[in-house]
Amino acid sequence: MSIYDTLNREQKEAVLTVEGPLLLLAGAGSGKTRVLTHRIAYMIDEMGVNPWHILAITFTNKAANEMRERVDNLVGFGSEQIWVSTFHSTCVKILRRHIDRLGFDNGFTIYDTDDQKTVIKEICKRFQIDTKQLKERAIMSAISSAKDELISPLEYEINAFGDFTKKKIASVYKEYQTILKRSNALDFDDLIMKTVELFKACPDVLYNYQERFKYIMVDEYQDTNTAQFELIRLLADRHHNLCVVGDDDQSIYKFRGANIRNILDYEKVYPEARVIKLEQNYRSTGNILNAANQVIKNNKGRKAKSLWTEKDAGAKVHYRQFDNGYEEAEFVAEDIARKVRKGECGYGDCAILYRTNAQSRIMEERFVLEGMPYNIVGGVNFYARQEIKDILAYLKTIDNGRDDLAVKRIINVPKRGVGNATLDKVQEYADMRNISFYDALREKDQIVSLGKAAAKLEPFVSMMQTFRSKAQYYGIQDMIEDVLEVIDYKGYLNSLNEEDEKTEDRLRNIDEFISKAAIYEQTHDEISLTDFLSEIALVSDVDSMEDADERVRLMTIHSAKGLEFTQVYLVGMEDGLFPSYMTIVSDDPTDMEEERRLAYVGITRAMEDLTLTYAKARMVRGETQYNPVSRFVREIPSELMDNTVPTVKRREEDVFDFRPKAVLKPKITPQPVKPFITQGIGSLNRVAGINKGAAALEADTVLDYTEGDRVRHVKYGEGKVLKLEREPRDYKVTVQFDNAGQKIMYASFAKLKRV
DNA sequence: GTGCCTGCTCACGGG
DNA sequence: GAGCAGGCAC
Repeated sequence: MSIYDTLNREQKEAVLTVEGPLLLLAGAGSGKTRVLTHRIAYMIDEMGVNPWHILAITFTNKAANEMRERVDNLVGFGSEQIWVSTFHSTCVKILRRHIDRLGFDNGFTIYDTDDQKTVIKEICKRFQIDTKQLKERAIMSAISSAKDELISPLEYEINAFGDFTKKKIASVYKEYQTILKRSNALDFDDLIMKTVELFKACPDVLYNYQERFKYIMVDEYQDTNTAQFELIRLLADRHHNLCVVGDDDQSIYKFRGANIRNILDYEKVYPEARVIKLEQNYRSTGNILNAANQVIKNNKGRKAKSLWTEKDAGAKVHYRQFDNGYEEAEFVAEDIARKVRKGECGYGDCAILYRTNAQSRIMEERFVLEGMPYNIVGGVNFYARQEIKDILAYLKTIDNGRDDLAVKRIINVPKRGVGNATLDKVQEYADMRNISFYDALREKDQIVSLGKAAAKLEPFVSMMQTFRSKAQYYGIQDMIEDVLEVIDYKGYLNSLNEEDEKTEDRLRNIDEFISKAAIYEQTHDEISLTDFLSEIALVSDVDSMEDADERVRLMTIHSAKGLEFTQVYLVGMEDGLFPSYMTIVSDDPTDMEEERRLAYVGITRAMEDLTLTYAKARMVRGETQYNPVSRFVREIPSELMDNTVPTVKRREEDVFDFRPKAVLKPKITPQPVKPFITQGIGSLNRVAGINKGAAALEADTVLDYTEGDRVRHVKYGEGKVLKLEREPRDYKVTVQFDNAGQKIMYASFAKLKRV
C-alpha cells in the first residue's frame, strides 16, 4: 500500500496534478496540508522533480514550520532543499541578495508598525499637517494600501489630482519613502513591493528565480493581496506550474489588502487551470459543521460549495447568555475546569476565541483568579515591547548605522542629557551634509550650533564605536549582554520608578530575549546580526505557540485561523462587538460578508464541542454597552443548539433567566493570586498590576533605617541610604550600593535591612 | 532637559 | 482604559 491510498478521490487527484496551474478549493478541515505535503512527496519520489525546484509559500512561520516538518517526514532524500517559507521571509531572502540593484544596501533593516508611525509623525510635524483632521493612522493605512496595490508615490500623486487630502498623503508617502531609503530600511509592505520592483527592473534576476522555482505552491491563497499575487505571477510566468490552495469562505484579511478576487478570478488569469474542490471535512462533528454551513450560506459573493462529514452529529452547539462579561468569563473558566476534572479533555484542548484583543483581559483575570493555566496568543508582540525595542535599537545601530530611527531612540536611553534641541541641531547638520544621523553625531565637533552639548554626545559615539569593533568577534548573546552591562540598562529601568511588577516584567522579558538569542545561535550554522534582526522582525506570536503545552489558549479568531481545538469557546457574540459596530454601520455590504467569514472561521476551529456566549451588558472602553445577540448566532438553526436564542424583540428581562445554574452561585471574593505558571508571550506583562498595591505599606509604618544608615538588599548587597522620601502609599528610598551603584526603590518591595 | 500632571483622543483584525 | 501631546515646575 502506498502513502497515497489514504487519500480520498479529490485529494488524490490534487496530488497527482503536478504540471500546469491548479486551483485547490479546500474547505475548512478538508486536509489541505496533507494534500500539499503528499503532492510534494509525489513530485519528488514519483515524478523525479528536483526538490531544489520547489517553492512552498505560507502566511505564517508556524504554518511553514509545520509543513517543513511534515514534508521532512514524508520525503526521504533532499527535502531540506525545498524552499518552504512565508511571503515576507521569501522576499527578505531574495532582497538580501539583490536589493543593491535598486540602490539599497543589502544589509537593510526592517521597520515595524511602531517605527512607521514614528517616521510618519515626524513628517507630519515637519509638513505642518494638522493630525487632528488627517490622522497619522489614516495616512499609514493609505500608504500601506497603496503598497499592497503596487502604487508608487508618483502614481499616487497623479491619482490624487484635485483631491486635497490625497495630495497631502501623496507628499507624506513620497517623503516617507525618501526617509526609509536614506535609513536603508524597508517596511513590511516594501518587502513584497520591492521584490516585485526588482523582478520587473532586472529580468536576469527574475529569470534566475523562474528557473529555480519551477514548481510553486501557495497556501491560504484567499488572503493574498495584489502585490503578492503579482509576485507569484511573475515567478510562475515561465513554467505555469502554480498550485494555489485556498478557501474563499476563509478570506478574512481584506483590511490588510487581501484581494478575494485573486481566488475568485484565478480561472480568468489561468484559463487552462484545473479546479479541484475538497469538500469532505475531517475535523468537526456534524452539528458544528452544519452550524458553520448555515452561517456562511448567507454570504452572496462566494464559490458554491458545501462541506460534509462522515462523523456523527455529536453534541449540539452550546449557547449561554449572561448579565455581563464577568459572569461570561466565570462560566467559561469553570466550564473548562469542569471538563478537565471529568477527564473529558485537557487544558491544551481548549481555546477561547474573541473578536478583539481587548476582550482577553477579562478572561485572563478570571484564569488568574482560578489558578488555571492559560496562554494568551497575540496582543502586544514580544518584540514590540519598550525594553526589547531599546535593546534592538542598540543592535540595529551596531549593525546598520544608517538606521536613524534606531539611533534617535537610544541616544538618550539611558539618560545622557540629550534633548530635542540637540537632536534637531544634529539632524539639521545631517540634512545639510546629506549624511545619516549617526554619521552627523560622529562629526559633532563640526556642528557649531551645538556648543557645549557636543561634549554630551561624545560618550555615546565612542561607546557605539567600541560595540562595533566588538561585533566582529562577539556572538549575538555576548553582544546583547555586553550592551546591557555597559549601558547599565537594569539600573536605568530601576531609575524609571515604575511599578515594581512592571520593572520585574521588563527584566524577565530581557532574560527571555537573551535566551531567544542563544537559541538562534544554537539553531543556525551561520550567525549574523543582520539575519537575526530580520528573523525577529518577521515573527509573530502565533508562530511561537507551543503545541505540547497544557494550557488554555486565548486568542483572536484571526490568530486562530489554520488551528483546531476539540473545545472551542466563541465569546462576546454580540451585534456591535461581533460583527463589529464598524461593520454594522458600514455602507459596503462586503464588510459584513467578511465579518461572517470570520464567524465561519471561528466555528470551524471546533472539533467536538462549540460553545457560544453572549453578555447582555459589556464594558467597552470604559462605558457599558447593551447589545443584542450576534446575528451570526441567530443564523444557526435552533435545532442545532442546546438553548433557544431569543429574538431581538423580546424584553430583556425574559432573555436572561435560563442561565445555567453554575453561574448563579455566589460570587467568589477576588483574591490576588499569582498566575499558575507564567509562560508564553502574552501572559508575562498582562498579569502585571493585578497585585497592584498589595505590598504597599500601612500609613503608620515606621522604617527601622533612615538617611545615612547602612542597609542590606537581598540582591544588591550593602549600601548607604542617601535619601528617604515619604509618598502617599510608600517610602521611596535612594541607596548608594557598594557594588551595584545607586538605586531608587520602594521600601515595601526592597525589604532593606539595617546593618 | 526632565519629570509630572492633565486632558484629550482613540479603540477591529496583523505580518 | 491606555497612550500621548502639551503645559508647567524645577
